[in-house]
Amino acid sequence: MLFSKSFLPTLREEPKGAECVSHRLSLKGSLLFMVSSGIYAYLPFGFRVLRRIENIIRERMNETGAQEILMSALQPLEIWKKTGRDKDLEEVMITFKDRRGRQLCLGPTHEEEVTEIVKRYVSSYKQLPFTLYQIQTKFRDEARPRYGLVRSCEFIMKDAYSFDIDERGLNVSYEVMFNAYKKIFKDCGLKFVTIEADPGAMGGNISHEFMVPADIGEDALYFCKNCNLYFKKEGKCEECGRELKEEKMIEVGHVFKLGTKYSKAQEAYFLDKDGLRKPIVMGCYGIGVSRIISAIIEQNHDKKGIIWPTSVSGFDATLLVLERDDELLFKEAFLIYELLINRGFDILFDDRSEPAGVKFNDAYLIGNPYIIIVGKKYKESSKIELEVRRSGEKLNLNKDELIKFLNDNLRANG
RNA sequence: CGGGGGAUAGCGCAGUUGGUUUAGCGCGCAACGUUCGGGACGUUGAGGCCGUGGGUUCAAAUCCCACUCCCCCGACCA
Repeated sequence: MLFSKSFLPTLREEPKGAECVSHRLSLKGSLLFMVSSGIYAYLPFGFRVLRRIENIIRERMNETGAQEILMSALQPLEIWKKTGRDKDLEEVMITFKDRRGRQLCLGPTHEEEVTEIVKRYVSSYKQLPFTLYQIQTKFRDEARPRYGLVRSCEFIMKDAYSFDIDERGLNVSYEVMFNAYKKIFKDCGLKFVTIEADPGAMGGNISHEFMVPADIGEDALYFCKNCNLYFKKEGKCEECGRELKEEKMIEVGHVFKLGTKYSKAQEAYFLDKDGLRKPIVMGCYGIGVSRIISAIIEQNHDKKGIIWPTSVSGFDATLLVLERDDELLFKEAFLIYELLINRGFDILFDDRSEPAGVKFNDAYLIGNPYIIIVGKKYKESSKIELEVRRSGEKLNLNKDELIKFLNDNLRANG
């Protein structure tokens, strides 16, 4: 993509009211536009990153055999009354009446709706087990939105729901999801820890959280250096009795063994082998997709800007052409751009007529993993410079070497 | 939902004891010239209902009242 033709309006000055690194960089790097407090629009660059994260999730979900669906964001309040969660979630649920007086809400989550769907079609153990998932916008009237995408009123979530005949089946489904989650967060380039947690208003008796260590985290875990273990509560290490150190965490995923809370309340029953009527045993599995963007930036940045992991970056590389009146050099750079595009690389070509400093600073800010420089050195020796954003390492390569380098480094750890 | 701060050009800000204000500055934007591998420089120019509504006054960005929105600290957070 050509920078000059892109809607990539990076800011030169620090955005006002951005309280943490990820929020500041996502506004400055033009990933996001703040529509209102806690409400954001994704601009092209941010949307590219979002799509890549979504696709990582899709791929890993599909691998498990889970099937993608898309439920409605608008939900009748009626189904929430069946489980009593219209009261439990009253504070955060955005509700209103339509012209006929029908009570609706903007879905803050989808356990009730998915249960309504499944109970209509499932009547036999032969139809179980299966898992459904979706990637969708959720709405919550947050008391205090903050930190950009970390806590917003409208956000994108991946939610999956498993349906089994018994606890044993649920344990298997849960395990499968748990492992897929570990792969997903690893693929996204996140350092994370998992911990058993309180299911809270979700119900059920077992849940695990996936936590990303970050200074701005709204949750905290307590770490024992000696045993290399995390605990949910302050106090002494349960293994060795030593003092624990608090570490702030962002919750990016939460999986729950729901059991039969929803299936009983909403009457989602099936007949088992012996003809007995039993409630479907459910699990649910959430990932804060948009929140992952913030978490990645919190863990991957320096003074100059974002440093995207290769798996989620908006582009594979930013290509800079310097020496801006040299038309011949520009043509050479364009040929290199086309060469890379034809080899399947996603390149942002900074073809703007801007001073070198502007181009370098923008390239560092938006943080694509490689910066490819065509300038004076190319004229002198036909060598293309490649700078690794993360390490600052610089290489001088000819075209073939450049392609080999990108192949080796971008294709290997996808 | 409590406590505190704020809203002036696209962005970041100054100005506020009422009157030299025709409301400025920096960045960005447009034009020209000089620069040209590290957010360059000069000249010229465009761009404002001073958050909204009501008051007070000869006179309001400036004082008073109400409202809206934003930010911070706390409570809350499947």
